[in-house]
Amino acid sequence: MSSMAAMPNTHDAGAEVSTVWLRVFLEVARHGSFTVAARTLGWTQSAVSRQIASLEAALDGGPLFDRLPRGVALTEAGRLLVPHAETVAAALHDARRELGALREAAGGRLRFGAFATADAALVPHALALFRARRPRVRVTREEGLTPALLDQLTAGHLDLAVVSTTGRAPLESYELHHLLDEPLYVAVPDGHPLAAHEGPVPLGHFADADWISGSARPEGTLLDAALRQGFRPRVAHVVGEWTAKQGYVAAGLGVTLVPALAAESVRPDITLLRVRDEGAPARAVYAATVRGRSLTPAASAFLDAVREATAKIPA
Amino acid sequence: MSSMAAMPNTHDAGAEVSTVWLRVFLEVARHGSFTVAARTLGWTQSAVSRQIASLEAALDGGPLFDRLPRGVALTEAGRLLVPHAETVAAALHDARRELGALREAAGGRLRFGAFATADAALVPHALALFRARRPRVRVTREEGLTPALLDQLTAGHLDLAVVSTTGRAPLESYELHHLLDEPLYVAVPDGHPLAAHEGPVPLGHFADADWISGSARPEGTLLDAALRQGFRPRVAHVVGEWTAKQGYVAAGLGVTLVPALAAESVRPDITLLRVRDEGAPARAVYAATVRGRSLTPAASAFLDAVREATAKIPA
DNA sequence: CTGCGGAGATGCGACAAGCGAATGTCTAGC
DNA sequence: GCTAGACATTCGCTTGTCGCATCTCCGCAG
Repeated sequence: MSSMAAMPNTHDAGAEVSTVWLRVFLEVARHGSFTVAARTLGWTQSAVSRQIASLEAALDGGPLFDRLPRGVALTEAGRLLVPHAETVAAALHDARRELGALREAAGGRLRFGAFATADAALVPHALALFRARRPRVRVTREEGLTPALLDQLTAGHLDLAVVSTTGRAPLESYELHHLLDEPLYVAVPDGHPLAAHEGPVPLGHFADADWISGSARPEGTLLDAALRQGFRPRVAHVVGEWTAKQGYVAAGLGVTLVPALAAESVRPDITLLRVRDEGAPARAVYAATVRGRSLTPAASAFLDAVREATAKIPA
Repeated sequence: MSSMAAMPNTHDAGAEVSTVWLRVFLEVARHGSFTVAARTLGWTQSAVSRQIASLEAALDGGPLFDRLPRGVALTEAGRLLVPHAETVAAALHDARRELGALREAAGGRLRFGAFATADAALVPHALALFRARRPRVRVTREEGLTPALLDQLTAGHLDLAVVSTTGRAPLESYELHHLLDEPLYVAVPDGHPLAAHEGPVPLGHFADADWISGSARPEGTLLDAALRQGFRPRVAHVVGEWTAKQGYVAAGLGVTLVPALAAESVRPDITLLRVRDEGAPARAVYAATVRGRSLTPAASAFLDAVREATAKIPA
C-alpha cells in the first residue's frame, strides 16, 4: 500500500474505444432499442446495455441515448457521433475488402522467372507439382539470364526467380534458396577423340576445341568455367537455341557445355562427358527472392515445389 | 456432444479490430520498429508484437510488416491499410473533439425562461445559488407567458422553463417538476372597503370591481380564477407592467390579482387580501423540461437551485 | 388502483483477452 | 565466435466482457 496509487480509472476521458462498441452503437441507433439491436447482433440485452455504457464512459460526452420507456432515442451527443461511427465502420469495411482483393490478386498469382536450361526438367516438374496443389493460381513465367531475372525481381515484376551462379558472389539484397550444385558436361559428337574418355575429363582438354555458345564472349555464361581453367575458349559458332546447338555439335562443328539440368534431353548421337570439378564448384542453382520482402503464399508454395522437384532430379 | 460444435475461432476472418491495434499499427508504421513504437506508447515490446500479430490475424490479409533484422517494414498489405487506419484514428479524434466542444457548449450554457412574477423573487434567488455553484456557465434568460415558454422548450431554444398553470391539464410531452402551489392575493388601495377584512376573502366579493389586468380577456391569465368562481371580471385598465399596475391600484382605479411570488414586492400603500381557496388550487408553479430529453448538467444544477430557492420562499 | 408486460440496468460467476517480465531466436557487426 | 539489438514466445496474473438471472421503472388494461 505505498504511494503507487495508480489513479483508478474512474471517469478516464482518454479511454480507448472499441470498434465493437461503435458497431453496437450504430445498430442501437438504427433500431432505437437495445433489445432489438441485441437480437440483431446475436447478443443479449445486458451485453448491449454495457457496451453502450462503456462507450459513453469512454467518450465522456454524456449519455448518447435518452432511455425512454419504449426504447431509446439519440441525444444531441449521440446524433453527433453517428457520422463518425459510420466513418469508422466504413473505413474498416473498406480495409477488409481491399485486403481481400489484394490477397486474391497476390495469392492467386505467381510470377516467376527461370534461366533457359532450368526449363528443361526442373521447372516443368515444379510447375506440375504446383499446379496440382494450387490449380486456381494464374502463373506467368519469364525466361532470361540470371542478371536480367534479378533485375526483374528487384523491380517487383517477379515474385521468385530460378537463377544460377557461375561462382561469383551472390548479391546481398537477395535471398538465395540453394537448390543444387550441378556438374557440367561437354557435349561432343559420336566419334570424337575424347568420346570414350573414362571418368571426368578436365576442361583444359578442350582448350583448342571449337566451341558452340550462345554468346561470343564467355564471360557470364557457362563458358566462364573455361576462363577459370586458364584458357579462353574459341567460340566458332554463336547459337542460342539449345536444339540448334545440338545440331551443330552432332554435325561435328564444335563442342558445347551442357549443364546437368539439360543432360537428360540430348539427342542420342551426342556424347556427354562429365567435366571434372577442379577448384570452384561447377555451377549452383538457386531460387532467388528479394531479401526482406515477404513471399506471397503462391511464391512460397512454388518454392516448396521447386525444392521437391529438385530432390527428384538426379544430381 | 451434439452437432453444436461452434467452430473454434481458429483463423476467423471476421474477427473484430481494436482501435488500439490500429493506433499501435500506425505508430509502428511511422517508426519502422516495434520497440520504438512500444516506448512511444508506454508499453513493452512484447505487447506491441502481439498487438500487431492480433491485427494481422483479425484482418487475415497476411503479414502487415516484413520483419527485418533492423526493424520492420510495411508490406503491400500494410501500405494498403495505413490510410484506412488513419481514417479511423481521425474519425475517433474528431468525434472526441466535437463531443468535447458540445459538452463545453451545452455544459457551459444554460438557457431558461420564466414567467414574469417568478422573476420577482424565485428566479433571482435560484440564479444566485446557481451562479455561486457554476460561475463559468453562461446564462441566458427569456421572459414570457407559459404557452410561449413551452413552445420555446419544444423547439429546443430553452433547456428549462419556470411555468405556471391555472389548473389546466399540463401537456403530456413535458416533464413538470412541481415547485409550489401559490395562493393568490387581491391588491386593493388602502382605505378600500374590504381592506380590513379578516382572513381569506372569497373572490366573488370582487365580482363588481374594476380590474387592472395585463390582458383584456381573463382567459389564460390569473383572472382565470374569477371565471372559475362564476363571474366575468370587468377589466377597466389593461396594464402590463407590474409597477404600473401597482400605481393604478394605489390611485384607486381598480384592484388586481397578485400571485404569492410577487407579494413581497408591493408598495406600502397597497393592501393584499388573501383569496380563499375554493375548489381548484390557485395556481401551481413548475419547472418544465421536455419529456424524454436528457438534461444538460447546467439545467440539472439549475433545477436543483430552483428547488432550493423554492424552499426558502414562504409559501 | 393494481397487476402485467416490455425495456433497460445490475450483481454474479465464468471465461477469454491482454498486460509485463523473462526468455528464445535470428541477424549484423566487431 | 561473441555481443548487441530486434522481434517472437511463454508464463502468471489482471482486466474486460459475456450470459444468466434479477431488479427497477413506466405505460397500459382490467
